[in-house]
Amino acid sequence: MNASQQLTDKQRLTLDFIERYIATHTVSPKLQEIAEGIGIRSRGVAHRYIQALTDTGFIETDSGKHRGIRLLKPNPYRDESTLPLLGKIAAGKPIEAIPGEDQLDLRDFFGRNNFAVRVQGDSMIEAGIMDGDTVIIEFRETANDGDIVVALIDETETTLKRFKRSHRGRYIKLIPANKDMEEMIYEASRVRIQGVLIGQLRKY
Amino acid sequence: MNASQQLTDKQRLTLDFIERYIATHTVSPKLQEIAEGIGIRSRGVAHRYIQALTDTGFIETDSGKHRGIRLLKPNPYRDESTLPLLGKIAAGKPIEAIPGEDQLDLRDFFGRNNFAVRVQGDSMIEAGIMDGDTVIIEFRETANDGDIVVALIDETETTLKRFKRSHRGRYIKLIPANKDMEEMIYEASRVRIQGVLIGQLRKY
DNA sequence: CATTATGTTCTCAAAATGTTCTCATTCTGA
DNA sequence: TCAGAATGAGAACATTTTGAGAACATAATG
Repeated sequence: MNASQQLTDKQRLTLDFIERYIATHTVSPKLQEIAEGIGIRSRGVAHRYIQALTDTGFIETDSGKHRGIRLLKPNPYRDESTLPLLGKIAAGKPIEAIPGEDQLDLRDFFGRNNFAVRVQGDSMIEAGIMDGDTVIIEFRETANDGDIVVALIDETETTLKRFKRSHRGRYIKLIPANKDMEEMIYEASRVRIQGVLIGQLRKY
Repeated sequence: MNASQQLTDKQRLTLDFIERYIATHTVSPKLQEIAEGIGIRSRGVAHRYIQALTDTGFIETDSGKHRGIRLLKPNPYRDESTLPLLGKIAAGKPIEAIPGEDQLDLRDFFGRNNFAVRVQGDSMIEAGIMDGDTVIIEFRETANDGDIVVALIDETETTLKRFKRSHRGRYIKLIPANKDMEEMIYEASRVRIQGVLIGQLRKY
């Protein structure tokens, strides 16, 4: 009734389903499909949710017409820091989420001690890190063997390499992931760890 | 009772939980969830804390309604959608930002028509997409030659490949980025585009 | 036009959630 | 030590939310 009302759980689920359906099919779903999509059997109940979403101004309908739902405003309940994480995307059917893990949470990338670095060069290409990628680094001064680190050499040059101690820790190896390049070895005192790789992203 | 009263430990815990929950879910938690969140079993006890927080003016509730809690006092606002984007990280010195682009904004990844898919297999490895990576897909039904797409073949099988039209659009090539695998060619009617790759991320 | 599918409205319940209580137990400061 | 505060469990009840399905009206279809 009241346009300022909050949506109930099922009403939000319904809105979410309709948005996804329209995104994948370009037309709106029918009541039967909505019912199945949100896990119930009754068209009447599905219609009740449509009515609620209409009353709250999220959608409007061509009354009586088949597939007559239109979205009116963006869904404010969509969590801006997570994305649906999908397993299979089959036709028509509601999208199949990965069991036990249906939301991807990107806040892992946004911790207070994290920063991003744009990667230059191909030295880590065999680790799947390509020129132009952005890597997420956690500020740290120590690393474990095998970590990929941002290392500062001789207080001047910064590089992204795999980290490994050598000679009981007196030396440090910085190992590229590119068979055309050679690993480098430095006295431990010349190398300073700036941070450790915790994530990577790429934008197309 | 008294609005100037200090909060007890559990009341503070409850308030923290509610703030975090709302930040994560956009809607308020129900009593059962609050109880579990602060480590107790009784909804009644959880409600007692809600009552105390209401009396002290931190929250208000839509009496009776499910998920009817609203925060009243401002909670520290954190912008979690950007990260500092750094060029060089030199010792001691304040970190050197990339000129003209000093914040990485991940909101591109969170559009309402985007979703995430966990990648299985090595078919796109030469494009830097490895087994276990997560790719961000924008819902779309059309693609341009060269796009990497999620394609549904024969309404059953879903795959991530590079898209290319062939024979004036009567056929569609799906091209892996792996020299050990061969490209596949289908009649256009057998292939349905589910979305186009717009980003990729990996967590270490 | 006849038939089927779909949208709409309705009633009857069941399940989930919020609210209020009582009864204990633990903690804290005078 | 003792009284009061804080905490926890859970029963009992009221209200909200959810679900099924019948009945009817209208739209879509051939």
